[in-house]
Amino acid sequence: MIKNIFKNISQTFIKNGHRLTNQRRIVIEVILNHKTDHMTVEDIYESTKTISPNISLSTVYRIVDFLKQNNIIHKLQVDDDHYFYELINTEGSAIHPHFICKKCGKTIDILNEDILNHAAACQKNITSTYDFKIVSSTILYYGICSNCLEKLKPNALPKKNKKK
Amino acid sequence: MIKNIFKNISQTFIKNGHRLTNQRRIVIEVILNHKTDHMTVEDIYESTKTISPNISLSTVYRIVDFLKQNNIIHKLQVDDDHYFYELINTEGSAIHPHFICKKCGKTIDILNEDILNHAAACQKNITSTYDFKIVSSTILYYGICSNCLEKLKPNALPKKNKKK
DNA sequence: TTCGATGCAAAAGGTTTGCATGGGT
DNA sequence: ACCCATGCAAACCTTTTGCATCGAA
Repeated sequence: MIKNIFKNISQTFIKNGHRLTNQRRIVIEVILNHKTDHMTVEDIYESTKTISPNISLSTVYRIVDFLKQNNIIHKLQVDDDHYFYELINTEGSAIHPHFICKKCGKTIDILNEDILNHAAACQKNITSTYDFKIVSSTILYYGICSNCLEKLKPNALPKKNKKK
Repeated sequence: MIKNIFKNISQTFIKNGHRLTNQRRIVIEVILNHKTDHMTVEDIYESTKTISPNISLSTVYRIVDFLKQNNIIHKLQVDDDHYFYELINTEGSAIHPHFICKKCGKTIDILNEDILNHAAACQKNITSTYDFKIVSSTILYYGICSNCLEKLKPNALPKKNKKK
Protein backbone atom coordinates (compact mmCIF):
# COMPACT_ATOMS: atom_id res chain seq x y z
CA MET A 1 0.00 0.00 0.00
CA ILE A 2 2.78 2.37 0.90
CA LYS A 3 4.58 0.59 -1.91
CA ASN A 4 1.86 1.75 -4.27
CA ILE A 5 2.08 5.33 -3.18
CA PHE A 6 5.80 5.16 -3.63
CA LYS A 7 5.41 3.70 -7.09
CA ASN A 8 2.95 6.40 -8.06
CA ILE A 9 5.22 9.11 -6.86
CA SER A 10 8.34 7.85 -8.52
CA GLN A 11 6.61 7.05 -11.78
CA THR A 12 5.17 10.52 -11.86
CA PHE A 13 8.47 12.21 -11.87
CA ILE A 14 10.34 9.76 -14.02
CA LYS A 15 7.61 10.47 -16.53
CA ASN A 16 8.38 14.16 -16.13
CA GLY A 17 12.05 13.66 -16.83
CA HIS A 18 13.28 13.79 -13.25
CA ARG A 19 15.61 11.21 -11.76
CA LEU A 20 14.88 8.76 -9.04
CA THR A 21 18.08 9.06 -7.09
CA ASN A 22 18.85 7.17 -3.95
CA GLN A 23 18.45 10.29 -1.86
CA ARG A 24 15.02 10.99 -3.27
CA ARG A 25 14.02 7.40 -2.75
CA ILE A 26 15.06 7.57 0.88
CA VAL A 27 13.45 10.91 1.63
CA ILE A 28 10.18 9.73 0.14
CA GLU A 29 10.39 6.55 2.17
CA VAL A 30 11.00 8.49 5.33
CA ILE A 31 8.02 10.72 4.65
CA LEU A 32 5.78 7.77 3.89
CA ASN A 33 6.89 5.99 7.03
CA HIS A 34 6.11 9.03 9.14
CA LYS A 35 2.86 9.91 7.44
CA THR A 36 1.21 11.16 10.60
CA ASP A 37 4.23 12.71 12.26
CA HIS A 38 4.25 16.34 11.15
CA MET A 39 7.91 16.47 10.27
CA THR A 40 10.17 19.44 9.64
CA VAL A 41 13.05 19.41 7.16
CA GLU A 42 15.39 18.87 10.07
CA ASP A 43 13.33 15.88 11.22
CA ILE A 44 13.36 14.40 7.77
CA TYR A 45 17.08 15.01 7.56
CA GLU A 46 17.76 13.27 10.87
CA SER A 47 15.61 10.32 9.94
CA THR A 48 17.19 10.11 6.52
CA LYS A 49 20.67 10.11 8.00
CA THR A 50 19.95 6.93 9.94
CA ILE A 51 19.49 5.24 6.58
CA SER A 52 22.14 7.05 4.59
CA PRO A 53 24.50 8.99 6.86
CA ASN A 54 26.18 10.90 4.07
CA ILE A 55 23.16 12.74 2.80
CA SER A 56 23.50 16.48 3.02
CA LEU A 57 21.05 18.86 4.62
CA SER A 58 20.87 21.01 1.53
CA THR A 59 19.94 17.98 -0.52
CA VAL A 60 17.06 17.31 1.82
CA TYR A 61 15.99 20.92 1.47
CA ARG A 62 16.15 20.54 -2.28
CA ILE A 63 14.22 17.30 -2.32
CA VAL A 64 11.56 18.60 0.01
CA ASP A 65 11.21 21.60 -2.23
CA PHE A 66 11.05 19.33 -5.22
CA LEU A 67 8.29 17.25 -3.65
CA LYS A 68 6.41 20.39 -2.81
CA GLN A 69 6.67 21.66 -6.39
CA ASN A 70 5.31 18.34 -7.55
CA ASN A 71 2.36 18.45 -5.19
CA ILE A 72 3.43 15.42 -3.25
CA ILE A 73 3.83 17.18 0.06
CA HIS A 74 2.46 20.35 1.52
CA LYS A 75 3.97 22.77 4.01
CA LEU A 76 1.97 23.93 6.99
CA GLN A 77 3.30 27.00 8.72
CA VAL A 78 1.79 26.81 12.17
CA ASP A 79 3.42 29.94 13.52
CA ASP A 80 6.63 31.92 13.09
CA ASP A 81 8.83 29.10 14.19
CA HIS A 82 6.76 26.00 13.77
CA TYR A 83 5.94 24.30 10.56
CA PHE A 84 5.79 20.81 9.16
CA TYR A 85 5.21 18.91 5.99
CA GLU A 86 2.34 16.60 5.22
CA LEU A 87 1.65 14.18 2.43
CA ILE A 88 -1.00 15.26 -0.02
CA ASN A 89 -3.75 12.90 -0.99
CA THR A 90 -2.70 9.70 0.60
CA GLU A 91 -5.86 7.66 0.38
CA GLY A 92 -7.83 8.13 3.56
CA SER A 93 -6.04 11.28 4.64
CA ALA A 94 -6.33 14.04 2.12
CA ILE A 95 -5.78 17.63 3.08
CA HIS A 96 -7.65 18.33 6.28
CA PRO A 97 -7.97 21.04 8.93
CA HIS A 98 -5.62 21.11 11.89
CA PHE A 99 -5.97 22.18 15.45
CA ILE A 100 -2.95 23.60 17.28
CA CYS A 101 -3.01 23.68 21.06
CA LYS A 102 -1.45 26.88 22.35
CA LYS A 103 -0.73 25.21 25.65
CA CYS A 104 0.96 21.91 24.83
CA GLY A 105 1.87 22.81 21.27
CA LYS A 106 0.44 19.64 19.79
CA THR A 107 -0.98 19.69 16.31
CA ILE A 108 -4.06 17.54 15.90
CA ASP A 109 -5.41 16.38 12.57
CA ILE A 110 -9.11 16.93 12.15
CA LEU A 111 -10.37 13.91 10.28
CA ASN A 112 -13.94 13.63 11.51
CA GLU A 113 -16.00 12.89 8.44
CA ASP A 114 -18.83 15.17 9.36
CA ILE A 115 -16.52 18.08 9.73
CA LEU A 116 -14.68 17.30 6.53
CA ASN A 117 -17.99 17.34 4.69
CA HIS A 118 -18.86 20.58 6.32
CA ALA A 119 -15.56 22.10 5.29
CA ALA A 120 -15.95 20.81 1.76
CA ALA A 121 -19.38 22.41 1.56
CA CYS A 122 -17.93 25.67 2.78
CA GLN A 123 -15.27 25.51 0.12
CA LYS A 124 -17.81 24.80 -2.58
CA ASN A 125 -19.78 27.79 -1.39
CA ILE A 126 -16.74 30.01 -1.90
CA THR A 127 -16.08 28.56 -5.31
CA SER A 128 -19.57 29.39 -6.52
CA THR A 129 -19.91 32.71 -4.77
CA TYR A 130 -16.64 34.18 -5.98
CA ASP A 131 -16.02 32.19 -9.17
CA PHE A 132 -12.65 31.05 -7.90
CA LYS A 133 -11.00 27.80 -8.71
CA ILE A 134 -9.70 26.42 -5.43
CA VAL A 135 -6.89 23.90 -5.68
CA SER A 136 -5.71 23.64 -2.10
CA SER A 137 -6.25 25.03 1.33
CA THR A 138 -4.72 25.53 4.74
CA ILE A 139 -7.13 25.48 7.64
CA LEU A 140 -5.68 25.99 11.08
CA TYR A 141 -7.54 26.42 14.33
CA TYR A 142 -5.75 27.60 17.43
CA GLY A 143 -6.85 27.15 20.99
CA ILE A 144 -6.64 24.74 23.87
CA CYS A 145 -7.05 21.03 23.41
CA SER A 146 -9.30 18.84 25.53
CA ASN A 147 -6.37 17.43 27.48
CA CYS A 148 -5.09 20.82 28.48
CA LEU A 149 -8.59 22.07 29.24
CA GLU A 150 -9.01 19.12 31.58
CA LYS A 151 -5.84 20.04 33.40
CA LEU A 152 -7.03 23.60 33.77
CA LYS A 153 -10.15 22.63 35.65
CA PRO A 154 -9.97 23.91 39.23
CA ASN A 155 -10.61 20.51 40.76
CA ALA A 156 -8.13 18.69 38.61
CA LEU A 157 -4.58 17.94 39.72
CA PRO A 158 -4.57 20.44 42.55
CA LYS A 159 -1.03 19.62 43.66
CA LYS A 160 2.08 19.47 41.61
CA ASN A 161 2.87 22.97 40.47
CA LYS A 162 4.80 22.20 37.36
CA LYS A 163 7.28 24.60 35.91
CA LYS A 164 8.62 24.95 32.42
CA MET B 1 -14.40 55.52 14.37
CA ILE B 2 -10.77 54.79 13.68
CA LYS B 3 -10.23 57.20 16.55
CA ASN B 4 -12.23 54.88 18.76
CA ILE B 5 -10.28 51.81 17.78
CA PHE B 6 -7.11 53.71 18.45
CA LYS B 7 -8.36 54.77 21.85
CA ASN B 8 -9.33 51.24 22.72
CA ILE B 9 -5.99 49.88 21.70
CA SER B 10 -3.92 52.45 23.54
CA GLN B 11 -6.04 52.31 26.68
CA THR B 12 -5.68 48.56 26.74
CA PHE B 13 -1.97 48.61 26.96
CA ILE B 14 -1.62 51.62 29.17
CA LYS B 15 -3.84 49.70 31.54
CA ASN B 16 -1.37 46.84 31.27
CA GLY B 17 1.58 49.00 32.19
CA HIS B 18 2.92 49.53 28.69
CA ARG B 19 3.83 52.90 27.31
CA LEU B 20 2.21 54.76 24.48
CA THR B 21 5.30 56.03 22.73
CA ASN B 22 5.31 58.09 19.63
CA GLN B 23 6.56 55.17 17.59
CA ARG B 24 3.77 52.93 18.79
CA ARG B 25 1.24 55.62 18.12
CA ILE B 26 2.47 56.01 14.58
CA VAL B 27 2.67 52.31 13.80
CA ILE B 28 -0.87 51.80 15.05
CA GLU B 29 -2.04 54.73 12.99
CA VAL B 30 -0.39 53.31 9.91
CA ILE B 31 -2.00 49.96 10.44
CA LEU B 32 -5.41 51.50 11.00
CA ASN B 33 -5.06 53.61 7.89
CA HIS B 34 -4.19 50.58 5.82
CA LYS B 35 -6.75 48.26 7.33
CA THR B 36 -7.39 46.40 4.12
CA ASP B 37 -3.91 46.49 2.67
CA HIS B 38 -2.25 43.28 3.83
CA MET B 39 0.98 44.88 4.95
CA THR B 40 4.31 43.32 5.79
CA VAL B 41 6.68 44.67 8.43
CA GLU B 42 8.67 46.28 5.66
CA ASP B 43 5.52 47.95 4.32
CA ILE B 44 4.62 49.24 7.74
CA TYR B 45 8.18 50.46 8.19
CA GLU B 46 8.16 52.33 4.90
CA SER B 47 4.84 53.90 5.63
CA THR B 48 5.91 54.82 9.13
CA LYS B 49 9.07 56.47 7.85
CA THR B 50 7.07 58.95 5.81
CA ILE B 51 5.64 60.20 9.09
CA SER B 52 8.69 59.82 11.27
CA PRO B 53 11.84 59.24 9.20
CA ASN B 54 14.03 58.34 12.13
CA ILE B 55 12.15 55.28 13.25
CA SER B 56 14.22 52.15 13.13
CA LEU B 57 13.29 48.92 11.46
CA SER B 58 13.95 46.92 14.58
CA THR B 59 11.56 49.11 16.49
CA VAL B 60 8.87 48.37 13.96
CA TYR B 61 9.60 44.68 14.35
CA ARG B 62 9.31 45.06 18.08
CA ILE B 63 6.09 47.01 17.92
CA VAL B 64 4.50 44.62 15.46
CA ASP B 65 5.46 41.78 17.74
CA PHE B 66 4.05 43.68 20.67
CA LEU B 67 0.75 44.24 18.90
CA LYS B 68 0.63 40.59 18.01
CA GLN B 69 1.22 39.56 21.61
CA ASN B 70 -1.61 41.82 22.62
CA ASN B 71 -4.01 40.36 20.07
CA ILE B 72 -4.35 43.56 18.14
CA ILE B 73 -2.95 42.22 14.90
CA HIS B 74 -2.58 38.80 13.42
CA LYS B 75 0.04 37.41 11.08
CA LEU B 76 -0.95 35.48 8.01
CA GLN B 77 1.76 33.41 6.41
CA VAL B 78 0.56 32.90 2.88
CA ASP B 79 3.57 30.94 1.70
CA ASP B 80 7.29 30.70 2.34
CA ASP B 81 7.97 34.22 1.29
CA HIS B 82 4.65 35.98 1.55
CA TYR B 83 2.93 37.06 4.69
CA PHE B 84 1.07 40.05 6.01
CA TYR B 85 -0.54 41.41 9.11
CA GLU B 86 -4.19 42.08 9.66
CA LEU B 87 -6.13 43.88 12.33
CA ILE B 88 -8.10 41.64 14.64
CA ASN B 89 -11.70 42.40 15.41
CA THR B 90 -12.18 45.74 13.82
CA GLU B 91 -15.93 46.06 13.83
CA GLY B 92 -17.23 44.74 10.55
CA SER B 93 -14.13 42.81 9.63
CA ALA B 94 -13.21 40.20 12.17
CA ILE B 95 -10.99 37.30 11.29
CA HIS B 96 -12.08 35.84 7.99
CA PRO B 97 -10.92 33.34 5.38
CA HIS B 98 -8.63 34.43 2.58
CA PHE B 99 -8.18 33.37 -0.97
CA ILE B 100 -4.76 33.56 -2.58
CA CYS B 101 -4.50 33.51 -6.35
CA LYS B 102 -1.53 31.45 -7.47
CA LYS B 103 -1.45 33.31 -10.75
CA CYS B 104 -1.59 37.00 -9.89
CA GLY B 105 -0.63 36.60 -6.26
CA LYS B 106 -3.47 38.69 -4.96
CA THR B 107 -4.94 37.93 -1.56
CA ILE B 108 -8.67 38.37 -1.40
CA ASP B 109 -10.63 38.70 1.83
CA ILE B 110 -13.65 36.46 2.01
CA LEU B 111 -16.30 38.50 3.74
CA ASN B 112 -19.49 37.08 2.28
CA GLU B 113 -21.86 36.73 5.19
CA ASP B 114 -23.22 33.38 4.13
CA ILE B 115 -19.78 31.90 3.96
CA LEU B 116 -18.74 33.41 7.26
CA ASN B 117 -21.76 31.80 8.87
CA HIS B 118 -20.89 28.55 7.26
CA ALA B 119 -17.34 28.75 8.52
CA ALA B 120 -18.54 29.63 12.00
CA ALA B 121 -20.81 26.61 12.00
CA CYS B 122 -17.93 24.44 10.94
CA GLN B 123 -15.81 25.79 13.77
CA LYS B 124 -18.57 25.15 16.28
CA ASN B 125 -18.81 21.63 15.00
CA ILE B 126 -15.14 21.09 15.74
CA THR B 127 -15.47 22.61 19.17
CA SER B 128 -18.22 20.22 20.16
CA THR B 129 -16.85 17.15 18.45
CA TYR B 130 -13.36 17.39 19.90
CA ASP B 131 -13.95 19.36 23.07
CA PHE B 132 -11.45 21.96 22.01
CA LYS B 133 -11.58 25.61 22.88
CA ILE B 134 -10.88 27.51 19.68
CA VAL B 135 -9.61 31.06 20.08
CA SER B 136 -8.45 31.91 16.59
CA SER B 137 -8.05 30.50 13.14
CA THR B 138 -6.26 30.84 9.85
CA ILE B 139 -8.18 29.79 6.80
CA LEU B 140 -6.45 30.09 3.46
CA TYR B 141 -7.65 28.87 0.10
CA TYR B 142 -5.31 28.72 -2.84
CA GLY B 143 -6.24 28.65 -6.46
CA ILE B 144 -7.00 30.92 -9.38
CA CYS B 145 -9.15 33.98 -9.02
CA SER B 146 -12.00 34.88 -11.33
CA ASN B 147 -9.96 37.52 -13.11
CA CYS B 148 -7.15 35.16 -13.95
CA LEU B 149 -9.59 32.41 -14.92
CA GLU B 150 -11.13 34.85 -17.36
CA LYS B 151 -7.78 35.54 -18.92
CA LEU B 152 -7.09 31.84 -19.26
CA LYS B 153 -10.12 31.24 -21.42
CA PRO B 154 -9.04 30.04 -24.87
CA ASN B 155 -10.58 33.01 -26.63
CA ALA B 156 -8.99 35.59 -24.41
CA LEU B 157 -5.63 37.20 -25.15
CA PRO B 158 -4.37 34.52 -27.51
CA LYS B 159 -1.08 36.28 -28.33
CA LYS B 160 1.68 37.54 -26.09
CA ASN B 161 3.70 34.71 -24.67
CA LYS B 162 5.08 36.33 -21.57
CA LYS B 163 8.25 35.20 -19.88
CA LYS B 164 9.39 35.50 -16.30
C1' DT C 1 13.34 59.77 38.65
C1' DT C 2 12.57 55.30 37.00
C1' DC C 3 12.70 51.77 33.96
C1' DG C 4 10.48 50.37 29.70
C1' DA C 5 11.22 51.59 24.74
C1' DT C 6 14.26 52.97 21.03
C1' DG C 7 18.29 53.22 17.61
C1' DC C 8 22.13 51.37 15.92
C1' DA C 9 24.97 47.89 14.54
C1' DA C 10 26.21 43.47 15.08
C1' DA C 11 24.71 38.53 15.51
C1' DA C 12 21.87 34.88 14.54
C1' DG C 13 20.26 31.03 12.12
C1' DG C 14 17.44 28.70 8.92
C1' DT C 15 17.53 28.39 3.96
C1' DT C 16 19.68 29.03 -0.48
C1' DT C 17 23.38 29.00 -3.81
C1' DG C 18 27.94 28.29 -6.58
C1' DC C 19 30.71 25.01 -8.07
C1' DA C 20 33.09 20.76 -8.63
C1' DT C 21 31.87 15.89 -8.49
C1' DG C 22 28.92 11.90 -8.77
C1' DG C 23 25.55 8.92 -10.73
C1' DG C 24 20.81 8.00 -13.29
C1' DT C 25 19.18 7.29 -17.73
C1' DA D 1 28.25 10.09 -22.53
C1' DC D 2 25.08 13.52 -21.08
C1' DC D 3 23.53 16.39 -17.78
C1' DC D 4 20.61 16.40 -13.68
C1' DA D 5 21.35 15.82 -8.75
C1' DT D 6 24.39 15.96 -4.84
C1' DG D 7 27.85 17.51 -1.17
C1' DC D 8 30.22 21.00 0.79
C1' DA D 9 30.91 25.46 2.32
C1' DA D 10 30.05 30.00 1.73
C1' DA D 11 26.49 33.47 1.05
C1' DC D 12 22.01 35.30 2.02
C1' DC D 13 18.53 37.80 4.25
C1' DT D 14 15.12 38.57 7.33
C1' DT D 15 14.62 38.85 12.08
C1' DT D 16 16.63 39.20 16.67
C1' DT D 17 19.65 40.95 20.19
C1' DG D 18 23.11 43.76 23.20
C1' DC D 19 23.84 47.93 24.83
C1' DA D 20 23.89 52.81 25.48
C1' DT D 21 20.50 56.43 25.36
C1' DC D 22 15.98 58.45 25.43
C1' DG D 23 11.61 59.67 27.15
C1' DA D 24 6.70 58.33 29.06
C1' DA D 25 4.61 58.04 33.44
